[in-house]
Amino acid sequence: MKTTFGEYIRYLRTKNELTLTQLAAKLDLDSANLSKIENGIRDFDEKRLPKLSRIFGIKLKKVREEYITDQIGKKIYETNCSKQLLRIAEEKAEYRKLLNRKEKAL
Amino acid sequence: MKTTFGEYIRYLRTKNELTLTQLAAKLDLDSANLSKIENGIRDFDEKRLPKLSRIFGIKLKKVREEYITDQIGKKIYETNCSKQLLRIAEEKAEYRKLLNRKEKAL
DNA sequence: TTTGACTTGTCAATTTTTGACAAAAATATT
DNA sequence: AATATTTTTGTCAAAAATTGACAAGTCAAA
Repeated sequence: MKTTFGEYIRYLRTKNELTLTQLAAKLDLDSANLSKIENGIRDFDEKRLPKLSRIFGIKLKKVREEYITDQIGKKIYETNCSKQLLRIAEEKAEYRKLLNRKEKAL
Repeated sequence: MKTTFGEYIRYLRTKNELTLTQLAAKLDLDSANLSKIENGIRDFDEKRLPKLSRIFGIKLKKVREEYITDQIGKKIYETNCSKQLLRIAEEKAEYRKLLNRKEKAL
């Protein structure tokens, strides 16, 4: 899905006919803050992904994928990173992996 | 260049035959912290990009590109985001742009 | 072994993010 | 329309993360 993570949560919540207050309670969160999260004003705390996963019966892996694609998408958006530069960023990520392997090889 | 931003700074610094202390002074920074930045232990503060640009006579745009590709590359690396997921992240960035346009249209 | 360059550890200060509450606004119910 | 419920917004202190600064360390060259 190409929506924000906030919209994703809202989708799950309404599909399951929960109010903000109800879901917020399950997530151990204030409903006001959940509202902000759904509206993209605040970030969802990564620590709560497992809870979200359990509440809606969605594999953690899937939820985490929604999350990290949102995070990176947000960063791309915020930095106004072109597709061209994104390729370079990708290469730099590869480079970091390489570095990491070298470090471990010590 | 597909290096980390820290390595980029180190490259510029050594090419210009500056010591950590010298460059740190120009950047209004402690040499110990600059060392950490070059070694990837700490982040370079975005606020200092203009200074960096001036010191080495490199266009701010170019320096900023080095910076954001590093930032995003780092995020891709840290989240272990596959190329496949990165495509989705890209789409989500596009989606955010769309949202933004809609908001402005109000 | 002294000097200069760099690295590492620590901690307080600053900045950013978060949680919580109150109150307003919007929506639904009667 | 009046009331109840849900959602949104604003604010602020608490918590967390980042940064700046200093001290002490290593390392290499002279």
